[in-house]
Formats: sequence, structure tokens, C-alpha cells
Amino acid sequence: MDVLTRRQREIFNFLRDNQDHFTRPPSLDELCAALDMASRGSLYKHIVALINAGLVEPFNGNKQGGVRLTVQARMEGDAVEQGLPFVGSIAAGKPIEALETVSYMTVPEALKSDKPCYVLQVKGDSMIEAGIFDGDWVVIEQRSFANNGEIVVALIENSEATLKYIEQNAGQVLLLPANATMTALSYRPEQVEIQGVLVGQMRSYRPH
Amino acid sequence: MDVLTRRQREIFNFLRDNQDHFTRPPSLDELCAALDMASRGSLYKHIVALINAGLVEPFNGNKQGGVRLTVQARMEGDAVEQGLPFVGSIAAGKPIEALETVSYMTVPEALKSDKPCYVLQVKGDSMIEAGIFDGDWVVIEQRSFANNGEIVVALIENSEATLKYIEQNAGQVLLLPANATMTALSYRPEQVEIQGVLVGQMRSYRPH
DNA sequence: GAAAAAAGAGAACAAAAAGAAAACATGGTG
DNA sequence: CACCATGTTTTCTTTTTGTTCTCTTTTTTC
Repeated sequence: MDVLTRRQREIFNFLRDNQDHFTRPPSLDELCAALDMASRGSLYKHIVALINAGLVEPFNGNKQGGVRLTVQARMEGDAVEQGLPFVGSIAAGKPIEALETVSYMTVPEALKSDKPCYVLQVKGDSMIEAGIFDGDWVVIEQRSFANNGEIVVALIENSEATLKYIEQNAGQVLLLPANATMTALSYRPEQVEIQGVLVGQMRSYRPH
Repeated sequence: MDVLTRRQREIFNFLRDNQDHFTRPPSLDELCAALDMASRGSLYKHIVALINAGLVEPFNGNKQGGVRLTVQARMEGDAVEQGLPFVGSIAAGKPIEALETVSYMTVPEALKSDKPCYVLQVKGDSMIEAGIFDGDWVVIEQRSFANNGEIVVALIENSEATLKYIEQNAGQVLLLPANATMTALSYRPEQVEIQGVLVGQMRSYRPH
């Protein structure tokens, strides 16, 4: 069995990643539009290759109806939707570990990562310029390291947890608020413990 | 059992998503109007297909009275797709009604209202100062009226849908962006149709 | 750089699906 | 009774879709 070409792999990946965006198997024309291609016939060749590779199956007995992924392919992308632990609010001056799970919150797949996550409610305005407001919920991937420029939950001096942009240089860790009225804080690496990285954010506009 | 065709899927989805909007089972003519179809006979074929698939049941012993969903159909809608209909992106210049449900998105209870809701993806920066960024998802409560100061999905001149603050005075409707680089738009009431009100917002920070 | 492979555009075709429009049936209403 | 809203059937046209073909363009490989 032949190995996939680059474009075939691209198209398969697109199908795998976007299967949830189609309620029904997409037709060739729909796929063309989604892939920004102009020719059905060109796409058709790739789909046939994927069919031959066993990665995609014709929908309706090779007649009409579009293509859909094989069962194996679908498994790969499917995840069970389950609530994330909601552990309280941040900027409350307490380490996250001290907070017990208050409840569980159902969160869209798109806002999670594939690693363990939890949900916090934001208190304060330190990140308003990043579009994170007082009262928002944030989805945090549990992780002890971060890349510069990421928004992290950082535990300072083992006592206070905050949500800030992080900038780690040699011998110095900068925690940057997204608020012109606040100033950046500088620490030594051993003073700061990263407890997680921001992967999602949610806000309710309902009156309460 | 035959697999549903694309159009049958669409119509079933429409029935499932809009069953709350009909106090009684809709007649074929009512459904035609709702689906913007001109021929009862054409729709009838689709309904029969849905009946044969066990997804829809005739209301009054195949006599008068319209169609309504079977219990199974309701189950499917509730169990399989627990999420809200995701109907596409806004600021794409298209009325919402023209957009079909492309997928479903699981949304936290706290971001919904108790009325029917749907999800849109935001395109553009017109609401950045309200903390709504390009690429964010918004949960919209389906509603044709709004209070001043609410953020609404407004259909302008029956052709373009946008997300803006609304301010309705006598004989004038103001649509206010939350972006200092953009200006407010003023319309006559009959030029603006409110399609929904913002009740929730979500953002993903995952790279993709 | 030339040859080969891959990718793409676009046209043409047949079959399926979808739609329009009209006619007919049937029950309820005034 | 006539009238009307509705479901049902039929006949037609139009659109969509998979499929195949030829041709050009781009990318890879030697």
C-alpha cells in the first residue's frame, strides 16, 4: 500500500481535525470550499487515494453523499466530554493546591488541552487588556513550566497565586500584568512556581 | 435503514433545533415558509423520509395536524449532541438564518440562558475593548428585541450581520463598536433586525 | 536544469437529489 | 353546500454530486 503524499496527509489531517465541524459527511464541493480549492476533480484524486489507503470511506456506497472518516480515524479525534474541576478563584492569595474542588464545569473541547486541566474564576483587573475580566473563568492546563509570553498561574513565595504573562530570563522571572495602571513584578526563579498555563477563557453576560 | 441525505439531515436538524419555537406541530406550509421553500410537495418527500427513518412522527394519524419529532429524535438531539448549534461566524456579511448549523459545541451552563441559544465565531476587532477578540466564540440567545446597552447580533438592511452594543432611541438605532478606531453606525429602526443577544463568550489560547 | 511526480484547473457527463407547480383527497368550518 | 387548510400524489425542471477526462502548473528528484 502506497504511502501518502504530503497533500494527501494534509487533507486527511484536515478531515480528522474538522470532522466535528460537519454535521454530515462533506461533499466534494464543500470540502473544496473549506480547503480553498477550485477544482472538484483535483480533490477527488486525493480522496480516492485516502480511500485506497483505508483512511476514509465513501459515504453512500460510492454514490453520492460525500466522504467520511473511517471508524479508526474518528476514534483518534474523539474525546469524552467531561467536566473539569472548578477549584475556586485566583488572586485570592492562596495556592491552588490548597483549594479543593468546589464543583465541576463542563467546558467546550476547544478550550481544553489534551493535558489535565482545571477551571478558575478570575478576581481583579490585572489582565483586562488581554481580554480577561473580573469574574471570567479561565481554563488552566496543569503544568510546571511555561514558554515566555504565555499567560500562567504563578505561585509567588509559596503564598499568593496570580494570573500574569510570564517572561523568564537568566536569573529573573517577570510577571507582567495586562493593565496600564499596574506594574510588572520581578522575582528570582526560586520565588516563582508555575502552576499552570492558560488555555481557555469564558465569560457570562447573564445578569445575576 | 437508509442513510439520510444531506437535505434530510438539514431539515431534521432544523426541526430539532426549532421545535421550541412551534407551539403546535408545524404544518407543511408553515415549514415551507420557515425553510424558505416554495413547494409543499418537495418538503413532503423529505418529511416522509424522516418518518421512515423513525426520526419524525406524523401528528394526527397521517391526517391533518402537521409533523412533530418522535421521542427518539428528541433523545438523539439531547444525548448525542448536548451542545449548542454552532452556526458559523459573524461579521461575515451573511444573515444568521442563512447559516446552517455546522456542528455542535458543548457550552458551560453558566454561559447559556434558559432560552434557545446558538454559538457564533467572531471575526474582526470591532469589540476588542469589550474583551471580545477575533476568533472568540460567542453564545447568543435567540431574541428579536434588546435592552439598551446590551451586545446584540444585528442584521443590517437584511444583508449584513454584526456584533455591537445597541442603543435604541426614538426613530434611531445606534450600533456602537467597542473599538476607538471605529465609529458608531446610526440606522432607522426598520433597517435593523435584532437576531440575538450576547449571553456568553469563550476564547481558546491553544496554538493550532 | 531536465525528467518525473504531484497538484491543480476546468470542462463534460450521468445519476441522484431537490425543487416547483399543479391536481387531487379529505376533513373541518361557516 | 361552498370554502379552505391541509396532506398526498404526480409530472416536470433544476441543481447537486460523483466521476472521468485533458490540460497546465508546481514541486520533487536525479
